[in-house]
Amino acid sequence: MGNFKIGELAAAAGVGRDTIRYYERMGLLREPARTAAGYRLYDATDLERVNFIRSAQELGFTLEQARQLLALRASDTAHAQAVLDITLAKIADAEARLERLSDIRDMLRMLADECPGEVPVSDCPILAFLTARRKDQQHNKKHQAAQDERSPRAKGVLS
Amino acid sequence: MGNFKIGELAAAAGVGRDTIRYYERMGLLREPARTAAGYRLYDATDLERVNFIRSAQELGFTLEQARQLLALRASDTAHAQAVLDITLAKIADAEARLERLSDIRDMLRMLADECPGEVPVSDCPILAFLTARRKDQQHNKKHQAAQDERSPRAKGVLS
DNA sequence: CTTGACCCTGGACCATGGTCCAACCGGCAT
DNA sequence: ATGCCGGTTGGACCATGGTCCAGGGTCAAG
Repeated sequence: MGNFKIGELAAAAGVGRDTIRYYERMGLLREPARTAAGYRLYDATDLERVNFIRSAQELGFTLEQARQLLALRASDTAHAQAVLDITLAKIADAEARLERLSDIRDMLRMLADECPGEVPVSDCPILAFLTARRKDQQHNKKHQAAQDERSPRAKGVLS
Repeated sequence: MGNFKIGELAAAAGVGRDTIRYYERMGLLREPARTAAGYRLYDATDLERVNFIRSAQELGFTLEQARQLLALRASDTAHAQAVLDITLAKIADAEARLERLSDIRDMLRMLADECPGEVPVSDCPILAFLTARRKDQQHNKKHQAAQDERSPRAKGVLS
């Protein structure tokens, strides 16, 4: 079983050395064996783990969720349902974001369509909109307040 | 012209006092007048500015972009085109995100649909996918490398 | 023997948009 | 005069996912 040093693992996985050490600190990678000189020694299973993490990230999972998925994978009692639950939550999250984002895009598009460009900024409907729009907000605020929507800000799916 | 203190401005705008001071540090609000005791004194135009900023944020603009929009609004030579340009860039950005995000959602949905839940994790197709998928990535990497897509990470539209 | 490439550690720093803190001062009611 | 609310400052801290640095040690080649 070919062991490799951190730089080799990093290169093989297409990440930086620091990223490997970071994953180790975050508990995503086990503490590796060491040479007499203290160099970390990895094997194919470590590479596979890093690849797994990167794949999970590309599907919008956070490192924390990747950690959970790895834990589930390592379990011999867990059901696939647990993985499915995480995935379904991620999908719901993605859908909520998609809706908010496409609402924003629609609004921006409407405003852009109305803006003739060749006028002084004082006639810009986009700025006019931004300047005037405070009733809806109060409205929205009430809604939010009513739901007591706390702000520990959006995590997950796509930066 | 009723002057108000920071807490009153904050309450009127629906933000925290610290947020007001933060906006001032970031150059979004002018340095306000002060009382003899050093208290900040605001007026209706400051409230309007904070409202403008919040509106811009709701449309996905960053604080930096809000700053630019405010500067344009204050200019008497600028064309509405400048505002339109920022808006169009934001739309393009939103559309790119929408596409990436809906691709992810589709992928997750496909995987979720294939996952029967009531099997041991070792038979979970989601984990299998994450475990196996390393050819495509190399492929994607090449694409990215070719475009020299640098990573000063995604800013703008929606957290 | 020296050079260069690699590795180690601990800690600082990046962006974003704030939030919270201590330690202090001002102003009003009781 | 005492409490209490509100204001002031500078700075630390939150999450996220790393990146970079200084100040060393290691190891193979020339």
